[in-house]
Amino acid sequence: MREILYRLRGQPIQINVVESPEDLKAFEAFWRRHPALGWDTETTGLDWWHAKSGGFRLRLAQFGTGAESWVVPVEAGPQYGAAVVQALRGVEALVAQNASYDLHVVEECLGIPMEELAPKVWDTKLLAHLVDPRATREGGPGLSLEDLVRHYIDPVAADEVKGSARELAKKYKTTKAVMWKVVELQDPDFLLYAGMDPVFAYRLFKILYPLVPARSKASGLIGWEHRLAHACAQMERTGYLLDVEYAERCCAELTAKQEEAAYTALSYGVSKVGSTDQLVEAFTRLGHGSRLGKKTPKGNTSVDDAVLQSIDHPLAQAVIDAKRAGKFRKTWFQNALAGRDSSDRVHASLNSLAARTARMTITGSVPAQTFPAGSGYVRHMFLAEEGHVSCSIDYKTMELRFLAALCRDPTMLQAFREGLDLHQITADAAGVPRKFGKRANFLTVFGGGWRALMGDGIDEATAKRIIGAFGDTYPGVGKYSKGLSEEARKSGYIYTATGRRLPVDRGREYSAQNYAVQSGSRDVTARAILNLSEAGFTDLMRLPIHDELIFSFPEKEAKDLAREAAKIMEFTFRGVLIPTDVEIGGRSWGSVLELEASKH
DNA sequence: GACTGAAGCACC
DNA sequence: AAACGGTGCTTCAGTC
Repeated sequence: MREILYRLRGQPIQINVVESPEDLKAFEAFWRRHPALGWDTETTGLDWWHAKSGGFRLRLAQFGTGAESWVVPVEAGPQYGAAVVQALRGVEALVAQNASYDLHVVEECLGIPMEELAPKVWDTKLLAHLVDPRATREGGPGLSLEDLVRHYIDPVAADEVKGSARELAKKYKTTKAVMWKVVELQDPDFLLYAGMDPVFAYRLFKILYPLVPARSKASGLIGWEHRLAHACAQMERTGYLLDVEYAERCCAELTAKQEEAAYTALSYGVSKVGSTDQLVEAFTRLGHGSRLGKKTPKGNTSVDDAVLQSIDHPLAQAVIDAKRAGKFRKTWFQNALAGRDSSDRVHASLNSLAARTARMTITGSVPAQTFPAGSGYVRHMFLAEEGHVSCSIDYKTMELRFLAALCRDPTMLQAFREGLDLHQITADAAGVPRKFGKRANFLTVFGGGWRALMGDGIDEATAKRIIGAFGDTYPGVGKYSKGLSEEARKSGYIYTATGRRLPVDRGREYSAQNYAVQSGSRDVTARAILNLSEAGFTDLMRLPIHDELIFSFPEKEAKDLAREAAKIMEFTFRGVLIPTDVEIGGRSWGSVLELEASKH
């Protein structure tokens, strides 16, 4: 057994590295001494779905308290993996940073079902979000282990940990991504890096748990978010079946389109269609400089889609085409193809508790929240199971209904209760077309004013009139927003309906209303996922997209299952019904959209 | 090569 | 008085 010593803020941390089967006795004695342990794994990458095909391996498993940790070289032989399994099963509670990932790893590599460990796992990332959800760029602590260590434990240790990965990559003369695969199991720098992680997780738990707001604890948010994270991990595990042939065909089409457009652009002297500098130079040279008046937020000349659309020149169209084809190919089709497992399934990375408002995010090879919604072009590559059909169930105007429930404005409440057309009510009050009323309604959810309403047929006077009419028609909204902003100004926080504490920036108190609505709506979707999970829908759910859930249902039972799921999702919040809308398509997710489009 | 900021574009 | 909220990914250009 090897011992490595690290000093954390002057305190000695002992890292014990298991080197032979004899050392496992001491390891077992260690974990049996502690009811709760920090826990982490080191792997060859992040693609746990490649474990079965051998493309992904578990290398180390680490367990620790605040002062001592044990590193077990799982890769060195089956007896080590067995010892880790025994420890994972035997320990009463496990603390990990982003535990869902490690649960995937041990399920795939050691055969312990996620369901078995999830109930006793505590995730420091979830706790950190409940304490302060802000990213570092927003002036918050951040949510990564490195950021949390920097903010809550020790900035020196955070830098050393981050630096060690970089140093290791340098030492092995490779990139960071490759280093995890090739670093030697006995490498002392690697062992130090690995050994400290469970210590950090353990310490973070002790620090963060008391910092979770009392109201959040009283609402049961801690357990709730853990159960949700687990349900989302189950969706990750299921993955989404890919129509590889279709995706490859689209890739080829788009490549041809992109190359043709890029060639046209090159003939006008533009070698990089994404280079604003080159485009400004080219359009000035071609006599279209007068169209380049728009500025970016930083004051540079803007050459975005709107500007390009306004320029009547083949170069403008070529740039639009090349950029569009490139984005579709690279971001949607190629990413999905590159991320698929040996069964042609892609596994999204579902971050159940992510944004400042607690909204979920979907990252990785399936950034589904940003798939083009206008047509089924991209979504066609995702298939329901053999013999299944795709189904989408979404909430109808959830955010506006949630706002109505929160602010108690009588006109709004009545409109939703009686099924009246809220957008028309707003439009009539201002004497404008319905679409302007609709824009004003949604803008209000965002906390926008007349300035933001301008454009696309609305001039300044009309914008002011609509906002004025909105205020007169729904006085409860302004009153509610004002009260919430006041709370935010005084305390720096608001509390949502589920007892979640959200920080509100100084000088941006107007955003408090949006936070309350957006966050509350997220919790409605989250609640649906949990209830569906309990009702047996776990394997049928594919993805959550904010106010929508995507399913794969057996074709014969699709109607009944959809009806049942829609009923489970439906929610009445403070007397306001948030109803659901069911769309059943064919085999592909995209077909749901086509069906919807053909109805209108 | 890693990293970052800015811009642009895909969404709810 | 007015105040547009929340994301992820790619490319470009520059720095370290």
